[in-house]
Amino acid sequence: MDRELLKGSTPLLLLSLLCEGPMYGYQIIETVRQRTGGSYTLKEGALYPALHKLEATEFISSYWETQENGRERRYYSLQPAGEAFLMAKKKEWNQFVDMVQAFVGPRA
Amino acid sequence: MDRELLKGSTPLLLLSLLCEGPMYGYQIIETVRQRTGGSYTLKEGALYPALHKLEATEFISSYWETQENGRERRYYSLQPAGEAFLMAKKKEWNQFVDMVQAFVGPRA
DNA sequence: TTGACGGACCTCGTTTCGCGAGGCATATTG
DNA sequence: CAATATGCCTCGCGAAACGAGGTCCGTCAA
Repeated sequence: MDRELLKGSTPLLLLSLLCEGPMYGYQIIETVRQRTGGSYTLKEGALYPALHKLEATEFISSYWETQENGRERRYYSLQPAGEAFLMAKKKEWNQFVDMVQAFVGPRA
Repeated sequence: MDRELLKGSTPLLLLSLLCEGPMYGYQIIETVRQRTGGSYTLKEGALYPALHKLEATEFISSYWETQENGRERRYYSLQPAGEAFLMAKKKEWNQFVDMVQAFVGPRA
């Protein structure tokens, strides 16, 4: 997958995932990798900064949870403001796809 | 249109346009603006560097043409290598859209 | 018991890209 | 004559992803 195309899609992806329920970082990476059949591995250097930014703007919130074995995980969950933002992002995404499609032509 | 989403889509757009025939910079900008109903104005600071890069890699080539009024235009045209590259890019684009769609969900 | 592996979090420097703002030059039009 | 449109370009900036690094801890095999 071309790295350049990915730019800007990360927040949309994260928000969409968290819309299904709270998740923690490592889990997000694994989920993305599995759902794409391994063709896209979200990098930590992209994930964590994006997550933190989303939290700073209060689109998501986080909480630590201790597992039975004593280890900790940081879960992120979608906030109401984030849900609204996700809607807007989705609309933007569709417009973007339409736009490019208008030049590239419809899918073969 | 979110500037971040656009990142990486420019070469695909340019190659697709040039696939229809040779064009010059200003014309490309106008064409994009018109075809998107004004919602996307390709900026010069994005266009020219992208064009030059595409030329440096020999995916496109350029030639100057003098108009009747004496003014010059620099036309860019798709090269065979560029055509092949465009095919690959299109495929990549479709995969990318599928990938995001898999998380965002199908279009409403 | 020790060491390797995997889970889990993170940061930092580099690269790449689009943007905004500027520059330059020559028609055309009011 | 001046403003606008045409037409090319570059440069500094900000934002984002990448790659590589770091840390800590549990588990499991040697």
